[in-house]
Amino acid sequence: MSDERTASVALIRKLAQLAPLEEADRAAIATLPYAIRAVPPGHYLVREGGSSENCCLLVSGYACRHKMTYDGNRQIVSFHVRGDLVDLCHLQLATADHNVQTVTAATVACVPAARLKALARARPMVADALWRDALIDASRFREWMLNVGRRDARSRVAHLICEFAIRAEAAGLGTLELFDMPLTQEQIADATGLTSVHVNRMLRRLGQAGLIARDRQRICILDWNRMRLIAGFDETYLHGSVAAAA
Amino acid sequence: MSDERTASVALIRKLAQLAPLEEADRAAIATLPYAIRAVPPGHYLVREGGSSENCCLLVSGYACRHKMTYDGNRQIVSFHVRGDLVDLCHLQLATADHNVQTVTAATVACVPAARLKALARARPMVADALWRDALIDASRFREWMLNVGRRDARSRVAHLICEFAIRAEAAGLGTLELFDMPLTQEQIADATGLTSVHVNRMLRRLGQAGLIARDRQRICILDWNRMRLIAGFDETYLHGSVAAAA
DNA sequence: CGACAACTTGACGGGCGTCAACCGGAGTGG
DNA sequence: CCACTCCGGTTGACGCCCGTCAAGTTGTCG
Repeated sequence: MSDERTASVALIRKLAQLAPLEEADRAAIATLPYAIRAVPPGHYLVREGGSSENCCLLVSGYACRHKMTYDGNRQIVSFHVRGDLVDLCHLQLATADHNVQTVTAATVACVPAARLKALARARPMVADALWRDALIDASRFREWMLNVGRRDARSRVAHLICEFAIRAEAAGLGTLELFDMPLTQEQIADATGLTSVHVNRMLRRLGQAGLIARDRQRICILDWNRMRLIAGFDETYLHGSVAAAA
Repeated sequence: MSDERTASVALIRKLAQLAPLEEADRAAIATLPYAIRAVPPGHYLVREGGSSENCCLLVSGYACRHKMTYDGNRQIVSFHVRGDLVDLCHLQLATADHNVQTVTAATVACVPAARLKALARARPMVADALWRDALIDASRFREWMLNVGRRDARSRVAHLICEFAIRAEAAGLGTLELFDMPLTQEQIADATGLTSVHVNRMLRRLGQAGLIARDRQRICILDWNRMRLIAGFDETYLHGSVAAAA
């Protein structure tokens, strides 16, 4: 039951970042039923072509969304951290067009999609928050497309690291300078449209240039200014302070 | 005023494809105020960093969304045809993170975002339709990311052509076999993460292989089966018949 | 008929993929 | 406690796909 508490709190925290919630909104969210599940790394939360009656809130751990070509090439289209709602598309679309898979061990809170949808209908601010979350996701996709389509390998890797820094900090998982990035180099490759070998070369170059330091999967950004420049990074696309604007 | 009529009809038609509308929904949509504008090719409808109090419905013509890197490289992230709602993000996000620009001469119907948002709040089915539209956009972004990140040049170009065929047909602009694709090769390049020179090579190869025929910017797909195969094309991601499923 | 944009084609080079070998740490079984 | 395995990281050699550059052609609009 303390589990129940923390998951409710996490969802309220998430949505409150996206839209100004009234007390009644918070109360309504707190009444949402859900089931907590612990899942191992590599576990599929959503499968392409499948459907789901649940929406998952990532309570701890890391996950990714990806798609595959017929010949088995994989493109990761986003990463998710603690607090992210991982399959909001199920609220409106019947079949999934992508996979969601845990990257590390994780715990998720599964909310019945119908209940969440009913809540959105009853509480306009909740609807706004959910809608915004989907739009911010889309904004990230667009930025990633720019990254994969129009930047060279070094910039792509640097850009991914910058995004991880911002999101880790926002999720209370670290600071802008020091945070975990629990990805294999192959996963970084799949997210940037490169190969793991080349990702390795780029990480080494970023390290040698004094931009970052690495210890296992802990990243330290040593020079944010130069990282920003090299990555072409501008966090506007993350729409970090949306609630304030509205 | 016949303009007014057609634009209302277009919007109702669009939203009815996305969610089952009641008669009251249609009536409410018909009362939305808007302004019709004719714009030349290359005209910016939305600018990155800017904001807008309007949502545009593309009544005729073609448009694209794109982002640019600091050093001036452009990535087109989507194309839009007649009937598309072009900047729904403005309903929920204050500043635009991308540009929207016409590709051909076009006419747009501008609806005040506040009115559309109020309508969404009053009519749940309209809200569903708009939300779905945004989610389908996001799905297209994901597929494009797979295209740009993980397919070779020939497949990328073939994939874009396949998508254009499906969308042209859905918009009543042609058939699956014969349709307009009024893009310069540079625009195709910007959409696929290639250069115009290489796009040209790929178009030639597709033509020589008997897959497509071109006359100016009119495309004829001669062999859908092989095109599907080469492109790795599967239109599920377009969520073509969403209203039926819900 | 001149100007300009877009398309076309070839030559060349480089960034990144591919292949392959080796290393190092974590888990496992004896 | 050690051998074994396996996964991921690291590094080098080599080659290809696609970018770059440049010249020429076509089509369109004035």
